Amino acid sequence: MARPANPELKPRMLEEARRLLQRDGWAAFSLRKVARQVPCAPTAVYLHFDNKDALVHALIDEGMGRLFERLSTAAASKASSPRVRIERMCRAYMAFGLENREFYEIMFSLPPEQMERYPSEMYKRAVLNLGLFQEALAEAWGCPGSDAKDVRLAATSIWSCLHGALCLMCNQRIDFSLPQDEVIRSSVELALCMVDRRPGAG
Amino acid sequence: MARPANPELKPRMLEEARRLLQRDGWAAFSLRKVARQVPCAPTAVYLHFDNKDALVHALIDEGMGRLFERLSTAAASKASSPRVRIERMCRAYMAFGLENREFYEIMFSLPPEQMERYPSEMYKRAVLNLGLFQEALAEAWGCPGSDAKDVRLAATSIWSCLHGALCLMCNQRIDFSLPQDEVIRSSVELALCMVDRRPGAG
Amino acid sequence: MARPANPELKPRMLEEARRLLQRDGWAAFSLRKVARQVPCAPTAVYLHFDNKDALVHALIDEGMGRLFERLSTAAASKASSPRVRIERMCRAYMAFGLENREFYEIMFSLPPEQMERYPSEMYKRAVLNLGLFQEALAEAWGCPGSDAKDVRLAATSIWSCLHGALCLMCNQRIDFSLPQDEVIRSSVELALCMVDRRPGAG
Amino acid sequence: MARPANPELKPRMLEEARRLLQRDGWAAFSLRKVARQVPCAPTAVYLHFDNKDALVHALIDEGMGRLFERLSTAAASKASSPRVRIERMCRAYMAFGLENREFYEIMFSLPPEQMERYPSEMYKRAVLNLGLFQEALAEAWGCPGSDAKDVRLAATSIWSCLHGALCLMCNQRIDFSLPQDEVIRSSVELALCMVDRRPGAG
DNA sequence: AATGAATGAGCATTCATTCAT
DNA sequence: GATGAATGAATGCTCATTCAT
Repeated sequence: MARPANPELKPRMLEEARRLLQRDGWAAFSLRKVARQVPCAPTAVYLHFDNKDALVHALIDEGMGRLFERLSTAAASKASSPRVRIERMCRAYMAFGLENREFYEIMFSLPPEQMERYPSEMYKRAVLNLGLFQEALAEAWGCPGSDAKDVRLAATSIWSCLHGALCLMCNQRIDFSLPQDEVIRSSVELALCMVDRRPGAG
Repeated sequence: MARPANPELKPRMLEEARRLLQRDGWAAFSLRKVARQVPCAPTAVYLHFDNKDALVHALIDEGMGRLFERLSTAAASKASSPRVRIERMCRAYMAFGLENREFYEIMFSLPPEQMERYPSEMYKRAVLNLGLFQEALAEAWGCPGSDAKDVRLAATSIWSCLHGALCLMCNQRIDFSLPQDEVIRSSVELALCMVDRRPGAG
Repeated sequence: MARPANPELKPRMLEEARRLLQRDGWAAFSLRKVARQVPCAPTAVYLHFDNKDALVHALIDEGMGRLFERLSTAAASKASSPRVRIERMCRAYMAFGLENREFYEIMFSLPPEQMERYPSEMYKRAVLNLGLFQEALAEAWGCPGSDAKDVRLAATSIWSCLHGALCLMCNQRIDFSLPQDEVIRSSVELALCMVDRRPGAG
Repeated sequence: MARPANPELKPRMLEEARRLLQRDGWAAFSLRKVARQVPCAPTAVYLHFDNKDALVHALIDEGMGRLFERLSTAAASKASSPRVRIERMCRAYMAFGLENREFYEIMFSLPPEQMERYPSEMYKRAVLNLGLFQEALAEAWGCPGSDAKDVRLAATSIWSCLHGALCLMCNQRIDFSLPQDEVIRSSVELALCMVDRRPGAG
């Protein structure tokens, strides 16, 4: 009676889960809605994922991969100064966040409780994104290693700066009289100040 | 009068609501959990708050008030340059966020649907906080009005920069090898770059 | 500390209860809504009525009284034949039902469960309404006593006929293409057939 | 297939729903009470019915089907005058109502809000019952079409007359000293007056 | 691999009622 | 006479998960 496994089911689940998250947000997200969209039985999800958390983690992992593509494309732009490349990365980061507002929130704002169970191999992949900033920053600063503490610290601050703007925009905390593209430009410019501040030069 | 109200009940509700919101996020927040923690009957909450929204809004409003105290104290430090005062405000903001994580996340990360119903008189109080940054910035820049667009834009970017760092710290997204106080210092320094960038000077 | 009793409270409660029942129907009826309309504390209702049932019973009793007024006015029209008076009573009954649709339902269609506790002295008053039909019918038939079984039976059938039409109209079970006044006329005419059928003449 | 469905569950739900609706009325009806009576988990109801409405609608539809069987059997009695057939239909109607009180009240006394959501295909089936009266009446009157307005009106009044008696009996509003079968006979006789009143002859 | 049935916990909110004042 | 606080039960409905097939 063995029915051949439908090879498209798992990707379909991820796809619909992302769509639902993006459309309705985390609070309205449920496995049953995913199954209804796929469509398949709600129980079928458990054949491919251990539970709701596992599905979400897979989704975040996928998102981190997509973000990595965007950032590495920006980082790879040949024949340009590190500063310009970092600027492109910043803009790519902001664009990613705004194109995937709700989903972006899940990637970076899910409560710690839910992330404690995030698998470590996925964590490693997630950290690659910050790594891209570190590498570019090390190059801009002429540092030998991108893993030096001050490089990591600066990259983290750049990230914070971008992330904060995204959060406030996504959560509609920014005065509507300020055009979105100016907010983006302003935050990216601020982030770039980090590039210009040589460590130890302060 | 009637049966004497348990004077501890209302503050207890606010307290537990804060705790739960911070720990599990808005999506997992429920009045029944609050009641279970207080502890009291689920219906007792409705004796002190009109509904779920009202409870959360009260929480946000309280947080905004506390933040305002901190920021205005920092802003009032006599005999110091505007830049120094802004730095103190930034540090006060970060300190507030870290000392009041429960408040902080609720204040600035609740989903927009939740905020649409936020009472306008509370909204006015909330906006005062950003206003403090705008005033100091206008003074630093020698601008006449603190409500000019570029001042508001710059204040927003400072806010974003600080907010992003707080979010990532609260959500435990920052590598544990980076000491918290260095992350704070780095982000505050980055935010202060905004003070040094005279408008129109770019 | 004795506050003088507010003498208007009890009638106010009945008044608002009737209004609410009439407006929103039995399913949406609650003591708290009554109290909110009065306005008074929800608990104040219990000072005037034993409980929800008692309030409703008082309300029904009041309704029965109003109906009695309408019917006895119609029954009293001088210098007309008993048949004409019965016709007027039928029309008055229908008018009362249609003017108080939701309330009429409560008077005559509350589930038996709720009526088991209906006080017997109220029951006696309620039966007076049917008695008016019996008297007129006995007169029309030239019977000596209005309490003869066949008179009671015929009055009950008249009542049934009117009541059935009212129920179907109130519950919107009648095809909308049939004008309400024609349905009324037709049912009243049918009810009057009972007047023309001498008992034992069949 | 999956875990074998308990084949008794769905009919049990309908059965208990019927019982509860008849006993306590629509206002007190709840899915949880049904589940408690079945007994099963409250959520199990949703495996068999979309929601509360759907359960009740299924009940009404079933009742309408049963009524149709009874009425069409009575209407089909060969070699008898239309009047006699109508009399049989009236008696069948009354018998149905008294034997199936649970169904009857649900079918014809549910509040309009409930019926607005009644599916149109079910509505068509429901209307067939009145249609049977119309057809017989048209034949008795020698009318060509059973859908003429006066035929529909008369059928409606017959229906009202029977319905009213049933309602009052079901809700125990009729004096216990009147034997049920006499009440029935009296109301049926009254209803039949409609047959004898040729339209336009009045 | 995939399903339908079933459950138990959970949700926001309303209600009738009681109690002490 | 009248009140505010408090409760326990209830509502329709959704959800994550399990189980047997």
